[in-house]
Amino acid sequence: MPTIKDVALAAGCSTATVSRALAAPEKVTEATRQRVAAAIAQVGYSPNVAARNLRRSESKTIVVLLPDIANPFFSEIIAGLEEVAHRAGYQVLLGDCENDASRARGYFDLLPTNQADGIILMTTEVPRSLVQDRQASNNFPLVMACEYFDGLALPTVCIDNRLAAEKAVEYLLSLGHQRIATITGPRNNPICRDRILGYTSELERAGYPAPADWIAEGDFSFLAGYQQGRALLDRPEATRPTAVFCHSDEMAIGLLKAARDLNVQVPTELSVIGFDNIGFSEYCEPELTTISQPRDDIGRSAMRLLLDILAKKQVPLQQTLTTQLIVRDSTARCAQ
Amino acid sequence: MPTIKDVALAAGCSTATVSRALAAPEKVTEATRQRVAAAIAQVGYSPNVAARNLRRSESKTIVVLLPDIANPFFSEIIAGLEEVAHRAGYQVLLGDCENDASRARGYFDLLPTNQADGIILMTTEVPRSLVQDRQASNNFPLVMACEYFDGLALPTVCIDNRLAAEKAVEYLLSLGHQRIATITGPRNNPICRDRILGYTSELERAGYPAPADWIAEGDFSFLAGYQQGRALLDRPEATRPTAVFCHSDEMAIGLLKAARDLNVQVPTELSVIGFDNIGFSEYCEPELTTISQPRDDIGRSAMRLLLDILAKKQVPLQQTLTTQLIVRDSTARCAQ
DNA sequence: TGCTGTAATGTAATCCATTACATAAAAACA
DNA sequence: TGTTTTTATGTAATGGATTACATTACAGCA
Repeated sequence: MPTIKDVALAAGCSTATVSRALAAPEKVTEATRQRVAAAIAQVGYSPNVAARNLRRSESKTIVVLLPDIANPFFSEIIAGLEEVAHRAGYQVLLGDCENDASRARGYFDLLPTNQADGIILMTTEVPRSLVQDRQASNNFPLVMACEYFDGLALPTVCIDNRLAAEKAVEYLLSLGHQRIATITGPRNNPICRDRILGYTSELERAGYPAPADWIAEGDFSFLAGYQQGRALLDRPEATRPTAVFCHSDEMAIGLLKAARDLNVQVPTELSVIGFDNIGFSEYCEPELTTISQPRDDIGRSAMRLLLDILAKKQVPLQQTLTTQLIVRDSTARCAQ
Repeated sequence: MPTIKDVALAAGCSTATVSRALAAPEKVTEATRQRVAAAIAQVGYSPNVAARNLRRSESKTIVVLLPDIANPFFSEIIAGLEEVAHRAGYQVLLGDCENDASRARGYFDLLPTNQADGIILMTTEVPRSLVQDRQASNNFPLVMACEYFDGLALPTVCIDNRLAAEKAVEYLLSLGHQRIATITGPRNNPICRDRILGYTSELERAGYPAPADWIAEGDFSFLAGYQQGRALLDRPEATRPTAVFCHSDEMAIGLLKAARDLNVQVPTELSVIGFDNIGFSEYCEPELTTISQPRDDIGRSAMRLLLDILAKKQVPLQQTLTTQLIVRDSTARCAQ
């Protein structure tokens, strides 16, 4: 591989000039710039990134931490993240922490060692201590996306989860449902708490508060939806919920299966509403009514925010994107 | 950040000794090693990776190129890849090429510039020229997984696609089906050609060759399965296939939807068999019979193979893993 | 004790791009 | 034309770890 020295030789100038021609063209004569450009093409030079990183103490790498790469919900967010990052000359290092604290710590440790320039955090399943002290210094290069920590003021891109849950429940109420249950994500997760809050407040406002055991805790997976679905539906029809609001499409789809197993007709006997609008939600039976999040927008915004922080720009601390209710065939007017 | 100099100072030795204590402990007295270890802990040292990479001309990074991150089929493979890579001290850089040649080229260019040490290639949607000349030199750090190029002898980890297709068709034949169609992936894709070959040869062997238009080309997506499904099913029952073998679960699920739309009962009127055994296949209606690939095994094997190549070990050129037919509810004995 | 061979450690060059500082060249001005 | 500014370029130090080569310490043996 040719180095900057070879280019300098070919262009008849010093390495400093070559470097400047690349990094700060305005500091160099038009003529030299062209000579350098020609020399670069001639010798086939491309800069050694390790050397540059060493000298500049940066890595042009952004770590993206998520709980589970396999979850299709994140795919589109990642696409958005990468698009913005690549355009700005950054690479994206995907980190799956699998709820493993030591793993998360490992990724955070890339920051002080200049192996990564910033972090986008899409899970709260990391030790709070890792981010705890960062909120004060508002140029710590960390952005939260989709999720957030209670009481920590970190730059965040997410939706209004409470409002989204209210929308979902409001829609079910408008269809005449009064017995509305929910299958949630982990209850210690702030966004799930927000959704639960939206769910309960909307039901109370309407005068149909839900019994405590109609708030069933899941973990966003198919299986959780299925299991909690069976528990919710396996009782006499009169005491059964007529509608269920799920915190993920996967769980909603698990619930659909539970309903089939128990011979509960969707949507005639049971309305189901999911969350996320994953690709699959259009292909299940019946097609799933769901709350759509602007996934690629979340990704793009989060990365832009982080790059702005790295560029020492002044940034807004919170960015709230809007959700959309997508009505398909898993919801219908309440029969009773 | 403390550097190796600080450690040397604290341990009362030279930087060379510190470096050796870390990289080649056997070259150093037990006593010094302990002194160095203590010094490292004391000053809180961790090596500067950029400096190391620069000196060693390596990056401890493996690029994984795939056609589409969003495809759940790859998630588990990635998990396997990462597990092995991390254990060996390597990072994984995921590259989505989205059928974009220039993007793929960009990732390949990371190799000569020492930004990446090796590539795992899981798509043939890259310019053949990028790998063309590599086959001769059997220490070019590239491993193919799942896919391969016709006529290029590159280290490869994959399944026997022809055999898998034969298994699927054989199973359908054993259920009494004689009119068996297929929805394929891109026909210029070697693994799809293998599957088509398995499909046609097995049908011919049995004496029920399929008409040309029963080999419907798709692209692995839900939508393709749906559209080709409608085309296949939208004809009088007597001239319709009674079974369809799909090259992906997503397409099979798209097909299930087409069948519902056209009022074709699965499995009584139509048997459907998918490929890949994605998580979703257990939650659709009916649950999908499918061919399962050992996904995490593929990932792990591919990464091990690549690391062996990097370690200049002698490696086998081909590694073939076995598939499994998973019978669920989308297939049944032929009614006629 | 003195010599030889091996093991342990140190010195300094190296990887390559960047940039502070120095110098030379050109432009601006009197 | 001579002096001052400005602009362009060069020189050399720098970032931090690794490692070839040089040196020292020590064990083994006669």
